[in-house]
Amino acid sequence: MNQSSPVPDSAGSETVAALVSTARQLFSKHGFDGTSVRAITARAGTNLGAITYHFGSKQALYEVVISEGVGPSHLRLAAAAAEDGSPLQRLEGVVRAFFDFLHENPDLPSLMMQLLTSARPIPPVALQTMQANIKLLASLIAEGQSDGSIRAGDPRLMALSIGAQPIWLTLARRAIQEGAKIDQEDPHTRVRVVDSVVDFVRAGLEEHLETAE
Amino acid sequence: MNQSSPVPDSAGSETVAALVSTARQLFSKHGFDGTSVRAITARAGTNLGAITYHFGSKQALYEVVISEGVGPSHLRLAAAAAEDGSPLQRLEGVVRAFFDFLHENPDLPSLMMQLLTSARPIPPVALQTMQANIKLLASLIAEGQSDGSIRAGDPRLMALSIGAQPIWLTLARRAIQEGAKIDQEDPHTRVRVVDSVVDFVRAGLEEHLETAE
DNA sequence: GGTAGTATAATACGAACGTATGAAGGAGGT
DNA sequence: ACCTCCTTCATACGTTCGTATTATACTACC
Repeated sequence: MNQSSPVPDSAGSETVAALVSTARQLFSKHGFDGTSVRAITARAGTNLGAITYHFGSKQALYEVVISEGVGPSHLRLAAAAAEDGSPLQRLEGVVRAFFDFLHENPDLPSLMMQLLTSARPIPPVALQTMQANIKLLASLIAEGQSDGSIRAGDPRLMALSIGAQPIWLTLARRAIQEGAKIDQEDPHTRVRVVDSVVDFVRAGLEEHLETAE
Repeated sequence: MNQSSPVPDSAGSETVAALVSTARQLFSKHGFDGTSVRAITARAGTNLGAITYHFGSKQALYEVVISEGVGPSHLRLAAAAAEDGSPLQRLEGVVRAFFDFLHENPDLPSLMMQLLTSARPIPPVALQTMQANIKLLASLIAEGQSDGSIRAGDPRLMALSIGAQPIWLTLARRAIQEGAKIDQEDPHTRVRVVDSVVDFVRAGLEEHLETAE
């Protein structure tokens, strides 16, 4: 009768890792409701009961997938922001780091979207990470504004404009590939896409001092 | 045994309209799998069998929701692009029209996202609309490039950078509101957000002729 | 070697799902 | 009045869902 949550299970057996990894893929592709416990356990090569045993419920597994997936992004962005260089250069680095991170974790954008669009409350860890990433961009922008290299404007809104681009381009990559024949699986194309976004961001932020009006 | 599809049902009874409208809301909030036929019919005030009768299946209703929702966006954007003005001015108009359209159809971004992220093939109508919208932006950009008002760069990629912003800001509005305290439900704030994006887009595209290097 | 404690396995259960079926209503034409 | 067609209704069917239950294997320690 009681679950007594067999174990919080952050330290991982092999089964636990397989379940989380498989669940991330399937949740990403088919959503929470579209993914059955049977599909996860079968694909992970475990017994049907494994999710209940290790996590307590499907919902609890979902939350583990979310926190393990979304959290690390901030570390990457913060590392890029801490490099040497002007604010604009560091912003460029953050954008590239964001692209790289999303490219290495292709299931993430879809998971994030499902969180954002679902009617359910957004898990605190996801919200905090997002908030931290916006704050990171905004503070770099503010720094550039105070030294005169970045044009005026609300730094948080500018940060949202910037963040939108890696997210959208990664998320919609399949449709973009089919609809606009831009295939980001091809490394060469990917570089072009990232460079284009970096150029756009740089141009969108830069202060242009008119020597004479 | 045979469905024989009772009727293609584009001309609408009241029941049909209620089903489509309710389905749009629920699919948007909870996804295809997260929305039951019983939930739709109950909320629409119809009988459980109404979806099967009028559409043939839940999947067929979903496709009607998609095509009726996604299609009209292009009309709005094309109308904005056809106004008088410089390419940059018309681009600004398109961005504003896109924001307006998404604001008037708040269920759409979520539906689009589900399409883009799901593993299932993207319905042709959605793909075509997206393609047409990118092409619209890209041709305005190309026009501005040839008259020297817009800086160099791949117009399609620049179009994606632009389109990303209204989509993302609308889609993530709940998270942005909770995480960044920017509430787009407030009309005044919404104007600030749209203006900020328009500024960013303008700055990101504009060619700055340096009189002296 | 027996005994705990932990992990896996097979199966069972009740609920909810999408859809099918057949009966009942209701308006229009003859 | 009657028949016809369209729509609504109540209910049934078979499937699949998440989770519970119980039994079996494996490991460590006395």
